[in-house]
Amino acid sequence: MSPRIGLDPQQVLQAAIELADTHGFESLTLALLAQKLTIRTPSLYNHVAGLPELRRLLALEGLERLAKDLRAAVPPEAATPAPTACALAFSRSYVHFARQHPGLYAAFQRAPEPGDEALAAAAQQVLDLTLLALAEFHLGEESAIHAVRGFRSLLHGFVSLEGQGGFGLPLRTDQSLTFLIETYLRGLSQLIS
Amino acid sequence: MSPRIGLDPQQVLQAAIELADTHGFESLTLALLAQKLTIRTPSLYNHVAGLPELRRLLALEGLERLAKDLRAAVPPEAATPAPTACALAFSRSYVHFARQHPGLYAAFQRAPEPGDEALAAAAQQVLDLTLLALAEFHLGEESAIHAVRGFRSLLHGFVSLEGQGGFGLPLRTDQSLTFLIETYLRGLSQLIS
DNA sequence: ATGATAAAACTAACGTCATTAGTTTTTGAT
DNA sequence: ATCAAAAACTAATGACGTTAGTTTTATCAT
Repeated sequence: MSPRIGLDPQQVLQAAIELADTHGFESLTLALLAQKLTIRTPSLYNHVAGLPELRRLLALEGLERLAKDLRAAVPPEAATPAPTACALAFSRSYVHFARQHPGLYAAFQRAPEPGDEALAAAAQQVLDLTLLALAEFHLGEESAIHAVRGFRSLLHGFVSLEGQGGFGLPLRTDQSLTFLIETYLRGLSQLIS
Repeated sequence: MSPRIGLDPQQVLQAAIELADTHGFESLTLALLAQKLTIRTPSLYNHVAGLPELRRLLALEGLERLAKDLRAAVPPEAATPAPTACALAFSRSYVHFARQHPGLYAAFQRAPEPGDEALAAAAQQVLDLTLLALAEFHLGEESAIHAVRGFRSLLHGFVSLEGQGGFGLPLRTDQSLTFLIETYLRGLSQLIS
């Protein structure tokens, strides 16, 4: 029933993650992955359905791991001193993940195939956590949607620009991040909803 | 001195832009471009040094066109009623460009080769205009850097998420954009520098 | 122990792409 | 008319993803 258990899915995924994080997501190729696993490229098809599927698995894993990190950063019921504390912890965790796993982060920055429920659910998880991170602002339903969209935009934009070296010298980017978040949250606080 | 003037550089670039904008930047291939120009792929090398160079030309053209649009949106010396008016006009122009030219926009979202002065200059142009858009807030030198980084982050993030369908239903994304910009600018106004 | 089974490796082959080398065609200036 | 050079072409190579078909080998039932 189980002859020749050579590679388990975790090994394959882990190797792919390492390659994506070091060489960049777009440089992850089946040939490279096979080489790292010391097998021939076609043998990979015993473990993964192809390059698109491998990328999808990376996206899924990335979203799961990010969600896990964010959950740890945003305790479900903790009473935080200021409404901004939760959002700030969330932001730091988000950015930290993207810096630590640039390949994994890049993996889920693409439109999922329509009908991919697992991927959609994983993305929804992150979305829910983002909503939670802004809960203490007690926004209305409509405002909350806009606020979350904005919050995601600014976090992703920061991470994206920083990752491509778009800020020139990497000097004080952490201060820039704090400035950005605090400015946005200050604006949120002033909102007369 | 000038035998066989078949294709001029503008035609090649224009065709590449159309392909990138319709099929996506990453789907732009030399084979596809050659097909559109009804020549064979190797003949393209008479006009462009290769795929990386073609992409670089797209990035350059994209930055130039964006800068032109932004310049039109942000009149150099106009006295605007509120400090936010200028930044808002800038934002709308920026987002409009990205929506109209997704391929061209994607072209300059990558780290330029070190030492590419022309590309760096084009990027600097856009950066200067962004700085100008926030000038009316009269920020200090340090704050201005952070403010511009934040502004770019949020604009790019919004455009990026919207482009990949990251907002779910494309409902009221314009309202979300306005909300985002106004929230950030409100936060900027409250800054005690 | 042994042999059947099925997973997982392999080789061979194909199509697509970028790229290079070398050849032919065309056109404008002489 | 001719000549030079630009711009097209064909042919070929190497990387990649993918499929088909074959061989190996670990495990399970006997």
